[in-house]
Amino acid sequence: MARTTGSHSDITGPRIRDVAMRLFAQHGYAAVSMRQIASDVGVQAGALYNYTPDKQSLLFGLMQGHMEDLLAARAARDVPEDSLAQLEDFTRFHIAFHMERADAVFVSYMELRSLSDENFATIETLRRRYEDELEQILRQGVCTGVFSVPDTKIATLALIAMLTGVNTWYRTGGRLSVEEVETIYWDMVRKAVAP
Amino acid sequence: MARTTGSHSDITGPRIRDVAMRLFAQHGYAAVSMRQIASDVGVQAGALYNYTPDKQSLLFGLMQGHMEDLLAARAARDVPEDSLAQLEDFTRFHIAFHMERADAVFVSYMELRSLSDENFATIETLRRRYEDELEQILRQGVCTGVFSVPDTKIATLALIAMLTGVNTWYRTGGRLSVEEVETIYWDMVRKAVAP
DNA sequence: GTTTTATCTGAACATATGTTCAGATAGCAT
DNA sequence: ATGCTATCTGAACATATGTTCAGATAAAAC
Repeated sequence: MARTTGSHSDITGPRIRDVAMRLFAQHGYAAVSMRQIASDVGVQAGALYNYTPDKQSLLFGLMQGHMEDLLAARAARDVPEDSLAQLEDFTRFHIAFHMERADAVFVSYMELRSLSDENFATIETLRRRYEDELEQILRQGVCTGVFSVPDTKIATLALIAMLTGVNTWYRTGGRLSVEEVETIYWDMVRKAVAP
Repeated sequence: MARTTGSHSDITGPRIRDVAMRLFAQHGYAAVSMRQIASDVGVQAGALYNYTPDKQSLLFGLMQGHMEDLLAARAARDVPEDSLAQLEDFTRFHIAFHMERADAVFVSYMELRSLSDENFATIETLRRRYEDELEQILRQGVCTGVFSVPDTKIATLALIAMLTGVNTWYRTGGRLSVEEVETIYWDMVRKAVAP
């Protein structure tokens, strides 16, 4: 039965996810034990199994949640008319969304190999769906002559790799604001696909 | 004493490195046991310790070797005169070098967090040295007006992220040759830094 | 106040881990 | 042939792992 009133346990689930995401990002899935997660949450290892059937499901749930958040946030935006504005919107969205979720991005990127075959397939489908949004933008722009790229599929992957690369160096509180980073990357993206 | 003649043990060292690199790339450092490595090499776990003092040194040796190979291969090229040719040379070199070393690139990128603090610092220094080569090219090009980027440091990291991203999708035997991939990326790089 | 229910503890289980080391093995020089 | 040396085996050690579960705890429902 679902809890209807506030109690300390109502926050244990989210807390486990937060702690696990941070630890997985920091040390990697295989290097983090259930006891470490439990210890950081402030609980014994056995208690974790009230919230996840096993360690693998914990990782999968984190990655699936992240990808669904990404797709939902993307879908919530209304798309501009012309291709150029669409690409700018995608660029700024991608950077802003990923910058404030460094841990989730890192985990979703690095721990694909730690997923079971079935879970991997599920995550890959979600990732593909996101990539397709960018490729659609590029394809349409190429059609109308606004963009020119040698290969839309490769350009898609190249741009996403470049944009996600922000996470390797950006640290909150650095010399650049999110908007400044967005603008810097948009400048390069715009030119990279220019005719 | 160093071996002077051929014997089966002369190839055990390299074999361990090959196997370890492949397994680390496939499953991650923490997820691979010394017994798995030994088993793939065709030897008992204890025998590995004739070639490495411990697991951490094995990983570090692989990463250090890769970074030194990279810097050596880079240094062996003679640099063209003008900035544009230098950037093209760097782009093609980076792609070609990284494409034929997928496992080493993957490990050197993903397992930084598995290194001890001291080993991490060493690898980071080597990586920085490589990045600086690209940044020098960009800086000089910006000076002479051949390139225009918002920030040479960020542009460096953005381009390297984009180029290294090739490894996430390229598979030998695919529809594109190395030269074709080089050209596709060079087209985007050239435009991304164009004035 | 009593029952019910969700949650947590603490110990246990079977297995896996990195590493060590005495002794076996086999190629080398003499 | 004999001694030497590098290498490998196989067992052992101490510890860590994911997971389970009977029983404690405490809040909610009646």
